Amino acid sequence: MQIYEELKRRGLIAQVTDEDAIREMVNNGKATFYIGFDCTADSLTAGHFMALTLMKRLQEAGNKPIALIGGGTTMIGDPSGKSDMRKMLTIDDINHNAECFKKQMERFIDFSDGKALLVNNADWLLDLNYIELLREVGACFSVNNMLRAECYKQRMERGLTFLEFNYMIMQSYDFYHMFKEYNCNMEFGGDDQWSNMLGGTELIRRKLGKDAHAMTITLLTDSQGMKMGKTAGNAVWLDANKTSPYDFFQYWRNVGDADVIKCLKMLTFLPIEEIEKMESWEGSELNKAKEILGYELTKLVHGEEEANKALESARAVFSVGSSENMPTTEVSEEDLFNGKIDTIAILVKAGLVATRSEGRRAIEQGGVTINEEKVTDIKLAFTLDEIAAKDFIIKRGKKNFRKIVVK
RNA sequence: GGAUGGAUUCCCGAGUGGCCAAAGGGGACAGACUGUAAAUCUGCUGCAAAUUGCUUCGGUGGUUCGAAUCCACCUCCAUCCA
Repeated sequence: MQIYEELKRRGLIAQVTDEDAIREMVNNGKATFYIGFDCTADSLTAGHFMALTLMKRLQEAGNKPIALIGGGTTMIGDPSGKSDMRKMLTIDDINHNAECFKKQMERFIDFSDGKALLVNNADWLLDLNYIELLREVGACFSVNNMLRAECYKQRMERGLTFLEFNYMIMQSYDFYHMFKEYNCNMEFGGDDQWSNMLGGTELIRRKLGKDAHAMTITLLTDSQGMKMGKTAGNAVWLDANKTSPYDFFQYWRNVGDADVIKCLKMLTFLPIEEIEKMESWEGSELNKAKEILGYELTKLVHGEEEANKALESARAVFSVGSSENMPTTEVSEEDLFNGKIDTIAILVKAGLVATRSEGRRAIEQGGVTINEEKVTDIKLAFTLDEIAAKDFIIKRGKKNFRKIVVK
């Protein structure tokens, strides 16, 4: 099966400018394509991850990827599909984030021997001269069309600043620039980027009289239509310090029944045939598919060793097994109050709750257990010796737990 | 620049002098049921040394025994006019 067909079968393709031309290009390894990443945080997220896997798939099929870090565009902030303006980031933050992105990307994409490029649009956008830019590309954009763009719809009601309005022009300029400099003939991006991407192909056509292509990736949403890769507004990060491999594993382990197969198809590198077999699985059998999903993705992002650990500690808590690889929190003399540490303090220290009030509530509602025994007394406290005596596993809810050890 | 309407807790949104840590909904979290799923029901949702205390209703000052609520100034947003 050829790559384009595979992408389609996996449900990855949302919109394309010219299907025949694109199929021809990517199937024959003739595409030089780019995907842009705005560095709004210091780690990539699960959302970016899908774009990276797409890059990898296309690279393996002989196409040349260019990862574009948006050091320049991040200065503006993409309003597409967003209901509010982004917080402005400082140049230092942006540079720092760009560095972080770079490191993470290198783990997924092979940048050796010119097989892929990594560029930063700060290198050309930051030096643009306003009047020159307006004269060069400004005439190629129709404000009427821009205002009609789907991605601004929400903002037309709540307000759109001129700053953000220019984002489309910057992104289009990127494509134009890369088309000229790197023979980049295709742009990929999330489906919310469609309007911005068309801006680029249009600009290239007008300025250079050449055809460039754009293709969008289906946004990964759950069965409720919510964007996946987020929990309570927080992203699922690829950085192990921001989202531990175990939590990362658990996020995917816990997706809804209706979403497992889709995730397997879109995110993993398991053979599509194998995944399609799982589609016939029913009910609790799907639990297996979820475990596979969690394992595969953790392996891709954090490596096999971490994936094994995560899998094992999950099994340890939910069924039987060793507690060896559980996420652990250390307590020491400093945590003691009158010679003891109370349950609430342990919860807070372990990061299982954010505040003592939350911890108190958790206990009151019967949501806390220590070594499988429900905690009923809010004031229950331990000495260090009591904690050190045996395995000390504290759980909040069914899925959150830590092993506590004495330093 | 002018006129009008706004800014309330994670989000939406009620509240126009004390009964307000602030209705209702959504989301999140916890319990029951399950399969670490969904749906449903219940609880819960500012912080803490917790039958009490402290801090919150865009900001700063003021009036008052008492302010989310009244006054002044400021900041930001939307709509219309230019």
